[in-house]
Amino acid sequence: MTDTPDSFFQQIYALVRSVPAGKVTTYGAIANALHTKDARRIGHALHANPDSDLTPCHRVVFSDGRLAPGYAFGGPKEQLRKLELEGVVFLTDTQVDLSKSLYTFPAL
DNA sequence: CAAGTGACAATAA
DNA sequence: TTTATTGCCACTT
Repeated sequence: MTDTPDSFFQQIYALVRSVPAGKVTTYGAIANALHTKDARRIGHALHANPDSDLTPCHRVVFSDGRLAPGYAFGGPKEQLRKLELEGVVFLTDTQVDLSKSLYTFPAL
């Protein structure tokens, strides 16, 4: 089962879980918090995310506040609904208002 | 083992 | 301002 203790992924999950409801974070923010230059890793990590309930990947968006253009877990609509339900403000169907709902990590 | 692909971001034109 | 290209590094085949 190749249960590899990828601490990197765990850190990402921890950070995503640390994001309060009604707010969203960007891949760059997480990457920065982990002192890495590669934001793609975050995406891969979230894709490998076993529990969307444990790790609200829907709270993670692009640096522009945009969602994945169709690569989301169950479609951007599902993500939009969840985020909107949590109180996140949306500019368009696939873009969030980072000016109001962007969350940054404290120890950054 | 090597090459290709990829839930991104930053910079250049 | 928007679009295109490059860079980074892991995961997949």
